[in-house]
Amino acid sequence: MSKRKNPSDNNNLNADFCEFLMELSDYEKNVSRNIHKFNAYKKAASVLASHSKRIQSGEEAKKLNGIGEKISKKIDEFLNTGKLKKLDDIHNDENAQIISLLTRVSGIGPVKAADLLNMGIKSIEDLRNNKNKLNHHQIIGLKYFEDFEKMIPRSEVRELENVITKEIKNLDPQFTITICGSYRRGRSESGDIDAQVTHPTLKLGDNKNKCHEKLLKNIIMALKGCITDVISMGETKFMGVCRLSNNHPFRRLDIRLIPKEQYYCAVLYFTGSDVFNKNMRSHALEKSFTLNEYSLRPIGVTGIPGEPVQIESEEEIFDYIDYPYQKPEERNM
DNA sequence: AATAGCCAGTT
DNA sequence: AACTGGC
Repeated sequence: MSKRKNPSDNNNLNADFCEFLMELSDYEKNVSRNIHKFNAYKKAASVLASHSKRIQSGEEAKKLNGIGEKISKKIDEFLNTGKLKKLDDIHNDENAQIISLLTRVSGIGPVKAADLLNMGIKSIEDLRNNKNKLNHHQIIGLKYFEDFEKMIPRSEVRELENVITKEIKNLDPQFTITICGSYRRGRSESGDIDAQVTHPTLKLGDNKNKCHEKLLKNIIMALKGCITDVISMGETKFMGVCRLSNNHPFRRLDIRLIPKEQYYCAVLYFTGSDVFNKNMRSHALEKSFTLNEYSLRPIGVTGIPGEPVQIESEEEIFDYIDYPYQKPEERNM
């Protein structure tokens, strides 16, 4: 997933509240480094975004799950004054603004940003003059700072999908490739490209003989026409940069090699959305199953998960837990 | 009390 | 090997 904020829902009646809550959420993550406040603001924004009525008061908002006393008061302040003192203070805090800027570079998180600020680095230009203070990932993030903030039109993801699929199939037609993320959910634009790849011979136990250590490397080699940089490269996961043509921006590309028996759980998981996954996982629990990116396992009376259920398609996962099948386009929540 | 595991880099 | 930072 990318660093970019989720695009705001176009029929969100509470979009103005969501906007300030998301801004507070970013501040808590990047500047205060309080992950729990970050999650709390995000949850509040998300419940307001999916609320079908315009909220008229803090009191009304408080009835929603995830909105308590503090956020309720902020909604009242915003309704009464059109702004938030806390947010104004943040906007006037030069250091907070610098940290927020630096964390927009891929590879720079809250800790590194504070560290850089301590060393007197206050702008993207300062970063460009101090590349020696950055690791490989951060240098790539800086190099493509502007491009990585651009959304990718669906048509471009589709073209990249065609190129990637063609080159990998050319290596071996038995490969299966699925571009997941928001693209698979039918969105008109995406933040990055998230490809899952499997092969009939790619079995779980094979990790030992390391036969697929080379497999991912071969795939990356086959894609050298569009891959321009490697951020990281392990046995199962590639993170890097690709470009469709000289006329296109550079795009973030992740490729995962998944064993066959985990493929559909992985495709389901990486298609999201986050909220959909959470809902589906909790439904699975009600049906005494535990679901993650690797497997679906029944939970016995002892409470201990059993052996993974054998899965041959995404639909089967829904069937097993008696959850109505939802097409990827219906999972945008 | 609050999603989780992979990868890179450091100690 | 354990830990940190980022995704």
